[in-house]
Amino acid sequence: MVVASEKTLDRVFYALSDPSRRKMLQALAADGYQVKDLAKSFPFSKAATSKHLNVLEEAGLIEKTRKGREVFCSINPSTLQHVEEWVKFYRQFWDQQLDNLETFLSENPKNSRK
Amino acid sequence: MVVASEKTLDRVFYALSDPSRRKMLQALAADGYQVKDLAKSFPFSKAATSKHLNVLEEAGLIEKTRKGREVFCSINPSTLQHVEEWVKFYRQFWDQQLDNLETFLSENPKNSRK
DNA sequence: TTTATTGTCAACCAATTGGTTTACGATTAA
DNA sequence: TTAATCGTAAACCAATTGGTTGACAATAAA
Repeated sequence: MVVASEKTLDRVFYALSDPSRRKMLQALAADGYQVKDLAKSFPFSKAATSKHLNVLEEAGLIEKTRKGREVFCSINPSTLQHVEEWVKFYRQFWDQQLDNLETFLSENPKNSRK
Repeated sequence: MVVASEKTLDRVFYALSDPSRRKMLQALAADGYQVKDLAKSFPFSKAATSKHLNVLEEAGLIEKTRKGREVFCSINPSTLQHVEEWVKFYRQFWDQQLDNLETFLSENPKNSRK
């Protein structure tokens, strides 16, 4: 498993915790990929849009390329893959812990408490 | 796919964006499962620990059970499964988009731009 | 050349976050 | 009964967040 650093996890989870930023990611996958296009689609200013895109960029979720005065954004799916692996690992781990507990309890039905 | 609501995604991603809270989840899977045990393991006060656990609880990542004056915490893996599915869905979707783009470009090598 | 567009930066503001300390109710132990 | 423990609530504080507006540099269009 490719391990994402703690700082990366901090940034990625934080970036994903905002519904506007999640929508931006979805929009980027579809068509509009310039800052101006995104700014038109959201109910806040150009500057605010730019800030949100910075958060996504610092989390490694998107990449920006400047062409003249325009900035093109594109998704970077590999970062999301790190997150997927982190979540999957712990979800499975915790499922296993619960299974172990249940097995233990069913094998020790009269287990005295304390 | 079980769709998590936007609010749930907000809360879960936000809860996971803090390294202390992620460590708490890991600790809960292992052994200590009372607020007092967790409070001993972290470099901040009981009250702060309690607040962090509230964030995890509101995100649906843990559940609390009161027994007398003690509060027992346990992991709720199903919430993490919603997140796993969300991440997996978009990661695959974006991968696909990129594949389509590459295919298009390789099939239109002399594609004039604008 | 002049004008319009694109994006970012800086300064600002209100709301939220993450921590503290203190006090407290409820429960358990002496 | 009295004293200690467990967890939460309230009040507070500094730092961060998410938005605004206005100015600006760089570029593209007229």
